[in-house]
Amino acid sequence: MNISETIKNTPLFHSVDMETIERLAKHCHQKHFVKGRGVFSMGDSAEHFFIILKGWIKLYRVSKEGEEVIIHVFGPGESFAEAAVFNDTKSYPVSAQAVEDVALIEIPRTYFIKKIEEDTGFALRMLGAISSRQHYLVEQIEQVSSRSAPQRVGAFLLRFCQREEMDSKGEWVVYLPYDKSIISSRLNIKPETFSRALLKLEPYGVALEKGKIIVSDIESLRDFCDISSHGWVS
Amino acid sequence: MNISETIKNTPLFHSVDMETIERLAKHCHQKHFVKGRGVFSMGDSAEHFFIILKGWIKLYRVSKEGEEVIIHVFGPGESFAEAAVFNDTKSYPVSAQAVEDVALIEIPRTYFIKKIEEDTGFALRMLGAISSRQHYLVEQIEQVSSRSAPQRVGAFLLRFCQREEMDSKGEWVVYLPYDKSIISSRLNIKPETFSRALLKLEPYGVALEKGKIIVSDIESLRDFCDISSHGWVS
DNA sequence: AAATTAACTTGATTTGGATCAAGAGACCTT
DNA sequence: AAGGTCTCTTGATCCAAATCAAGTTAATTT
Repeated sequence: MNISETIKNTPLFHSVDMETIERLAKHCHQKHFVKGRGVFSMGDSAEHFFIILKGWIKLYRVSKEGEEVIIHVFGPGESFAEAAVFNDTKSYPVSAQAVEDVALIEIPRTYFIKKIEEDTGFALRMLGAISSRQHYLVEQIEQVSSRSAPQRVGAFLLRFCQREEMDSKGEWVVYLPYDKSIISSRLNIKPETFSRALLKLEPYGVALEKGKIIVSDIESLRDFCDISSHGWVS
Repeated sequence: MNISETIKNTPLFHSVDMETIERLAKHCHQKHFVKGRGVFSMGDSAEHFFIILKGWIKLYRVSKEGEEVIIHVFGPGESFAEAAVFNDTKSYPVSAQAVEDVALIEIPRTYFIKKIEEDTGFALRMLGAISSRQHYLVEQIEQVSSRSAPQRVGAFLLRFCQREEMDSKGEWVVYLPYDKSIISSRLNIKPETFSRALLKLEPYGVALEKGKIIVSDIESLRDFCDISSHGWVS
């Protein structure tokens, strides 16, 4: 998939017309980071925000005690650090690091802001998209407290699973970071619980392979997780 | 406090200059709703969003089974339904009702959108504010899973407590709705747990009176709840 | 390729909050 | 003001996930 397509598929830009996106894409760069490399550090001037093409990124900060606290984990198709672009400080409040080899689209703040200033339609679309994103976030709040650990894991798999072309079995696959504790931290559960949750999902067609998870019966899983997208306000 | 002051104190408008706010305030109306009255219903055209001066509002929808599901609860100083204003559908996705006698500021969509279209600085400020709000939301996600029930209750009290002028004791007070289950639903805990949590907060200077809660040692409580405002990205 | 290290899995135990249940208090009606 | 209803409180029990702990597997190093 090309850069423009990927940008368009991001929730943030979904309602933006293709012509505008293609002009934006000309100002973006695709970048690769090997596993473990830092993308930005806390305090850095926030010159870009990002969309993940492939791989996983963790946002973290270092506590007073010197230990790393993972703030969030982002995967393929997700954007991050948009908010930093609008900050008064114009600097990143956390650090970002590649958890696996990563491909990113880097969107420059300057062009983005200029576009907002010039094109009020674009500005309104961004406001709409960011507002909608809040719905999604608050939905997550709901899920954390109202769904069981296996349901949360299932919902996560559904969010990131993609059609596997190779084996034509109609199977879906989720590529996970090597370190599963990264994922369990995104789901706010312990690694042990993550492990056990996967076992409980086996009856719904979830199978664990070395670097990936196979979801064979997506409907069954969706049913188990009781995915229902509530509408939302504020 | 007058309308302009209140608007300015809302996170959404905090970085907006007073002159702009005063012009905005001219287009706003203050409204009162008695306990139990509906503010808007799901599907209504979203002509306004709101800031709460006094009282509590619940957002809810009615499930297929016909029972009311509380989506969120908002209190004094909070704004709600801003997102509906940017929706493509331009209609409220949930219903809103006054839980106690309520005073609201009603901000009209039309003027708000016009302002965004005319004033790119204003648009950027709104984007910044809404992004920041996301930080707050995601912080809440964190709190739901990483803090104990008493800590969550404490954090809630700190969020809404205000200096009591009368008794000059330097005490702080939180006025709660009569129905405490409204509050426990905001905190994602059961009424029983809410009740027990308040008991556990007694050693930190929290006392329950009829329609209100007295917080006598705000520092101690803050310490117990381990309030630390993480910065945030995305 | 063996050694070493790190992470995952599986089992046992603990715990915080939910649930179930009964009693006490507050508000509203008459 | 007395009765009735609704909610809050307090107690007992239950359950899901956390924690503690040991054993297994997988990756990396030498």
